[in-house]
Amino acid sequence: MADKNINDVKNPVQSAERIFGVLEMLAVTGPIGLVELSTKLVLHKSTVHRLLLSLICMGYVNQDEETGKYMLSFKIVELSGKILSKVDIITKVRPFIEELANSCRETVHFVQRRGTDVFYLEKVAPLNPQESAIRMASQVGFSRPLYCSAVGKAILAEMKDDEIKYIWDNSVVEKKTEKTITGYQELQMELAQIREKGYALDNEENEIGVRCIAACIKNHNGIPNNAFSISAPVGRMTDERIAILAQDVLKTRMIIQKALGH
Amino acid sequence: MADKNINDVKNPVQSAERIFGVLEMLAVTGPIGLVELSTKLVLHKSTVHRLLLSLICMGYVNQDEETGKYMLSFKIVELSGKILSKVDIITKVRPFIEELANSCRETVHFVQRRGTDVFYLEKVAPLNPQESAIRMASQVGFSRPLYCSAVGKAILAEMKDDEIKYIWDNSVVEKKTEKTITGYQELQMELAQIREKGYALDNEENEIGVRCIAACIKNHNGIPNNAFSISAPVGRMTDERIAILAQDVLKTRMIIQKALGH
DNA sequence: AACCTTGTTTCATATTATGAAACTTTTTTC
DNA sequence: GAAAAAAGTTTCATAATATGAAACAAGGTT
Repeated sequence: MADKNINDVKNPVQSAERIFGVLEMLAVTGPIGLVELSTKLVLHKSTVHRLLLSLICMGYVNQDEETGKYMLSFKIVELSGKILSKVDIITKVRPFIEELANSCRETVHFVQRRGTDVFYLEKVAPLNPQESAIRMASQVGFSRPLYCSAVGKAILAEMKDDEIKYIWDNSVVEKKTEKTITGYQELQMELAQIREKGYALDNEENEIGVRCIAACIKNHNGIPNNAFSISAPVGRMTDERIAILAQDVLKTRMIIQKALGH
Repeated sequence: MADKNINDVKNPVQSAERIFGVLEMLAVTGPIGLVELSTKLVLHKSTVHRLLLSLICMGYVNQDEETGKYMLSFKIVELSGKILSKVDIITKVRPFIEELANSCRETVHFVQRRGTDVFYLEKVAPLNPQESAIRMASQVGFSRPLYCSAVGKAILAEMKDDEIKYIWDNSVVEKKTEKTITGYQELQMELAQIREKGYALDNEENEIGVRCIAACIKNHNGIPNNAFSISAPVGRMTDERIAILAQDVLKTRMIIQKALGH
């Protein structure tokens, strides 16, 4: 993932560094007491207390009346909603994503590249009681490495060789399942295949039991910044069905590119 | 809405106040230049510049390479995802919400009370191409006053009289449509009806063309903190269909309360 | 009842943020 | 295409702010 202060540039505002540290820690821990929090952050409890008061004052944090523990309010969720509502690629693409989910009756994701990862911007789940397995796996606001997801590989396949190499070198390659690609050569061959077919597959490389089909979407400069995928349990994702769904994916990609006008 | 520094208590950390001011402003404006931003915030451009550098350093802000404008990254969305994934009422209730959306083929929302508002925690939209009208109207992360939504009224109906009065007095009552309730007496009569029937209706009180049916959910202390609703365009929400859907809503409420074990 | 842990407040001090000004770069105007 | 204006960035002395030790308060535990 590798954020934690891009570069090691010193933060020009110390208290900003600290207060966002508190915020991010709270997002990870959930409700927590002052001493435990200050221990985790390696900050004086007096300092953390003051920062918490500030966050409470701004509406980002609440203190549980009964337990005294501090926790995040939904103000961040609210901000997130405002941010997403301004991302116009989502509103432009959503109808087609929904159409695809509707016609194939499977979960469809829409992602955006962010450094070495893909970031999940939108999920459309079909109302199909059988497949609750997939439903929980991925959510808006989460991210995955490019190299081990169908959406990621679809994007990679359209990038220049040196960019691909750079991303590979800066990714933490991890064998998530026995099928995860962990060699650069292997990835290159895979990408060549994707270029040929026009779509990418994730054959249980990320999570056992889940297969995906993805295609990328280029922006007005021809840069592959987005992608979408169909995800389904292996049981419903046979090779025969992949052949069919792949056609839907390719068709949807074409329609979206045309709708975007580039 | 009325946040903006709960009470008028002075923020104990000035730079926190300012840096979150920058963050919130960026969420509203979208990409924006330094001078315009500092003018809006009534802060020296040098100060705003330093705060922006700090936000960039922490990964919350990006600067557009071409235009030089500053904008929020998706880090807030990521935090929001983490927060929501920890709200266990959502995971507990989701299956039943989905089941309801599935059986009635309409959009279902799940909300939580927050002061004088309801806050939208989850939306399940059926894959039904006809009804794109509703789909966009409400989203996770947004909020509405209690008094003018079905979910809000369902919650209010279960509250004590003095609490209802308090909320009414602290709500900004606004005639959103010609059917919006704007009198306290009128609201009280409406709430009495809701108590009798067990469910609440929004008959185009919030938005012309949209009707909703809602029921509230009580927590382990018997406090009505959550609610869910079915929303649909008037065309599909005839009085006859309301009678049918109301039964689904009541049944779902019962199942959820039982599943929550209180 | 004494002791420990957690949470809160105070305050002198040192550190940090501030913003004016200088400077650079980009855009606009004539 | 030169001059002017606007936007963006950097520097630095100074004023203001954040800091954390210490004292205090409130629950909890032995």
